[in-house]
Formats: sequence, structure tokens, C-alpha cells
Amino acid sequence: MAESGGHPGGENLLFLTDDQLRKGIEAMFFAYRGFTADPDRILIEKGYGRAHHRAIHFINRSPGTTVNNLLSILGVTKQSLNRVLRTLIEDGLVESLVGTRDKRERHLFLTDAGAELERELSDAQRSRMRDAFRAAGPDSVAGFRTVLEAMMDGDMRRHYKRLKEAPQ
Amino acid sequence: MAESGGHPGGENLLFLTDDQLRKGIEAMFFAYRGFTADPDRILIEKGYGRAHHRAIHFINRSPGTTVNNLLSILGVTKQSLNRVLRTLIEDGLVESLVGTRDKRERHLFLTDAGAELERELSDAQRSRMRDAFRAAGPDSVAGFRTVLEAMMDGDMRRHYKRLKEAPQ
DNA sequence: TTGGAATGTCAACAAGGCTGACATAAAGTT
DNA sequence: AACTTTATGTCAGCCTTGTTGACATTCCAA
Repeated sequence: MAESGGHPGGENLLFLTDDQLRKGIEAMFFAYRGFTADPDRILIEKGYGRAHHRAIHFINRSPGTTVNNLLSILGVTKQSLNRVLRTLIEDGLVESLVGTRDKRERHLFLTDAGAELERELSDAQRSRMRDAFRAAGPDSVAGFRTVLEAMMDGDMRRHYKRLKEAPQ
Repeated sequence: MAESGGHPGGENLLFLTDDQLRKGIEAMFFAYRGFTADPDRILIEKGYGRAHHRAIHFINRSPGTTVNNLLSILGVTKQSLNRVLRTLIEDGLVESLVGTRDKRERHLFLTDAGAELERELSDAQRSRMRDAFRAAGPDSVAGFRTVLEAMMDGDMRRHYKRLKEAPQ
């Protein structure tokens, strides 16, 4: 025991200096910029923003999802989401269908045009993610996801895990 | 060779399915929310926003930095940064000193009050990062940072590496 | 001395958060 | 049947934080 960076205090306790944590924080900050950079460029030239991307992404992931469910995933107010959804519906990228069982609910779907934009956006985002994953290697990728999952708030972790298992 | 998840096509080529990439993308999205959640709460009750946090963070990391350097790190316009800096200076959290060598430059420093807020914010953010790092383990942490670094844009990676080596 | 760099400032605008209030329809409950 | 709750939409207004454009000042450097 105590062979890996041995430190007084027991084998299970991980000593993390403020310096190590700071590097993680700054890495997160700079990386998130890269993460959003490519879709952002595409969105701007189409007159949309990151909020539209988020809505499109999760409607694509869960076709037929309700507004309430989307609100819970995105963590914004219905007024904020509504503004975004309205433009997407007006522009023919999203379709909103009244529920059959519960007619209060609206079920959201991407139209063909919406699916096409989604593909364009996620292609760009996946491309960067792929390059990063390849450069880092599979072990790093596993660690990457493990840390990110541990960083999530409880509600978000629930959403993440549900989507993780969802059929693609 | 070809023993770890063997796949036709050569040992160096990493096969990444869209599904694996998608999980990475969603992990990044949900985790970033957790990453900013704790400082955000503190900031709101003090009447500040995330932009103030970013400025405070990097002024703390590089005391005496110039406005131009900060602009390059933050990647916003000078007008946008100026608005944030002005309130921080008015509120006595940041001090702006005219350069001695080059009097056009302003060198930015945190005041005692600014350093105190910085500590409060980074304590909260470090706390979450520490919990996540501990839960994930040291190998995962290494992978986490490797992937994030590979995800950065070139300019941001330069900034990141410079800060990484900087004396704390 | 002139050009350009660094900075500040003013104005205007947009995206996308927020709150509060109100309307409607449908579902659920008593 | 009456009432309450839920799901959604909408209007109005506010805030932060990003943007562009224009213009002034200061001052280094060629």
C-alpha cells in the first residue's frame, strides 16, 4: 500500500492540490469553448443560436418528447424555451403535435429540414470530439466521461444516464 | 495485437461510433452545467454574472495582466469586457493601474475584496471538482485533462498551457 | 512628425436568460 | 357538476452579456 504517490492519511484518500484542481477548472473552461465553436459558426450563419442547437439536439434524441420534458433537460424557463421553439416551428424545422392520450401535451419532432440541420451540427461537433478522442486514446476517453459524470448535478446525471441507455 | 476490442483496419486506428461520440457530447453539456452551478449561485446573490467570474479568475491567475491579454484569453470584445471591468473597478474589486513602461496599458489587479470574492468562488468550484476527481480516481482525472486539452482550439490551448505552467 | 497600437467610451442592437401575470384546454379529484 | 391542478402558450418587461460601428485619447516607434 501507499505505493502510488504515497501520502500520509490512508490509501483511499486522494490528495488533490488546489493547483491540480485549478488546472481541471481551466481545462474545462477552455475546452468548452472548443466544444461549442464549430456548431456556433454554423448556427450564426443560419441566424440561430446555441439555444436552438440544444433544443434541436434533444428533440432529435427523443422524438415526440413533450415541452415539459425538454424544459427539465434544458433547465430553462418555458418562456425562454418557447421563444426558441416558436422560431424553429415557424421556420419548419420542428413540428409540434397535440398529444392523443393527453391533449394538453405537445409532442415535438424534427422535420426533414430540422433533421438535416441537426446532422450538420452534430457532424461538426462529433468531428471535433472524434479528433480529441483519437488524440487522447481510449483510456483517457473512459476517464473523461467518468469525471464528467461525477461533475453533474443529480438531476442532470439522471437525464444523462437515461439518454445514455436510449436507443440511438 | 488487436486484443483490445479488436476491429478490422489496423491497431492505430480508433473506431469511435457516433453513439460513443454522442455520449461524450452529452456528458460535456450536462457536466458544464454542474461545473458552473455553484459559482453562479454565489454570483447571483452578489449581483454579478459569469462574465465577472471569468474576469476575476484570470486577473487572479495573472496579476498585473493587461486588458488586451485578458481579451485574448476570454475571447470577447473589448466593449463587452470593459463593461464588466468597469463595474468591478467601481465596486472596488479590481484595481486598474496605468502602465509605467507603456502608459497606454492598464494593469489589472484584484483588491483585497476582489481576492476574497475570488476565493469564495473558486472554493465552491474546486469543491465540486475535488469531489468529482475523488469519485473518479486519479487515472480518470488524467484522461479527463488529456481529452479536454485535445478538444481546445489552438489559441486556447496556448493560453491553457501557459497558465498550466505558471506559478500559483 | 506621422502612423498605428492600446485603451476608453458612447450608442444601438440581439440573443437568451429571467419574473410575473394571464389565458386556455384538458385532466384529475372531490 | 364543480373545483383544482397540469401543460402549454403568450404578453410585457427586465437583465446580462455578447455584438458592431464610430470616435477620442494617449503614446510608442519608425
